Amino acid sequence: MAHPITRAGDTSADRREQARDLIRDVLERIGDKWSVVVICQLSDTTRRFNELRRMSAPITQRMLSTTLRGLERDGLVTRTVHDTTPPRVDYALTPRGLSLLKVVRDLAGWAEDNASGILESRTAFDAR
Amino acid sequence: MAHPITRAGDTSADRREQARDLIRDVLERIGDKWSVVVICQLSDTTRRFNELRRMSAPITQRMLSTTLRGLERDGLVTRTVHDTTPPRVDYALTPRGLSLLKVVRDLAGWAEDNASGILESRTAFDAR
DNA sequence: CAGCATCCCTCTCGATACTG
DNA sequence: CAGTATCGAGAGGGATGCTG
Repeated sequence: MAHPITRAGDTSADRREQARDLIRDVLERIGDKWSVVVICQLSDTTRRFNELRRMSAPITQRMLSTTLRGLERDGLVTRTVHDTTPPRVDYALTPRGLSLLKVVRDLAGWAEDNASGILESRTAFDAR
Repeated sequence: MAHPITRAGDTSADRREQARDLIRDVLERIGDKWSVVVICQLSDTTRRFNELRRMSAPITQRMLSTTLRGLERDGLVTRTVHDTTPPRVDYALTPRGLSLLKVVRDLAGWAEDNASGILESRTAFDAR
């Protein structure tokens, strides 16, 4: 089945609304303050907690922890605990997280291409 | 110039941090509760205020107004006032808004493709 | 019709301190 | 090293009422 969340009996309006909620759901995941940052730091390799913390500065410990939980919950990153002293925990992107990274990079590309134009528009708008 | 926001003298770390802030900036625009919904409603044609309101239900008047202001400020939609009685205002996507729509559709596609998997991951995670 | 003004509440996020 | 616990400020957003 192509779109398992649609159900028989849905009107087309229902389906449009479901699609909207779906996009919003994903946007809430990557639209928070730190998720995309963390995903990008994991783009090429596995990283440890404090390594991510440094690379994602000025993220706080609490927010990195919270963000990683959320990403893990959605199956976007894996959390691997090595039972050593001192403790060591590795984080890495799952295949799903990697596929999201691609989309995020498109978004980043659009952002770069349009950043100066957007800033100009804002300045012009605020001048009125 | 390909990337006008980078400045001479930036370290590569500076540039990475700028790129991150840039993506976050865009995500704050489309990551709010209604922007993407409104953009999608304008995908094929010009629409009037209350038309958008009905199509984007259950958006409130206040939030539609706020959202449209934000999109207009960033040069993503145009606002055209027709001086008639009763008053009539048309909203439409700009070329920039249209280019964003393409990216948003990719995101929506990813969301659809991964929705069921994400929901499964969440259920499994929460079961622990 | 197309809004703006006001009130209020929730939820995110940051700061700080503490732990196995 | 890799977190958790608690507190508080602030922004986002909903409900309602009013206006040109």
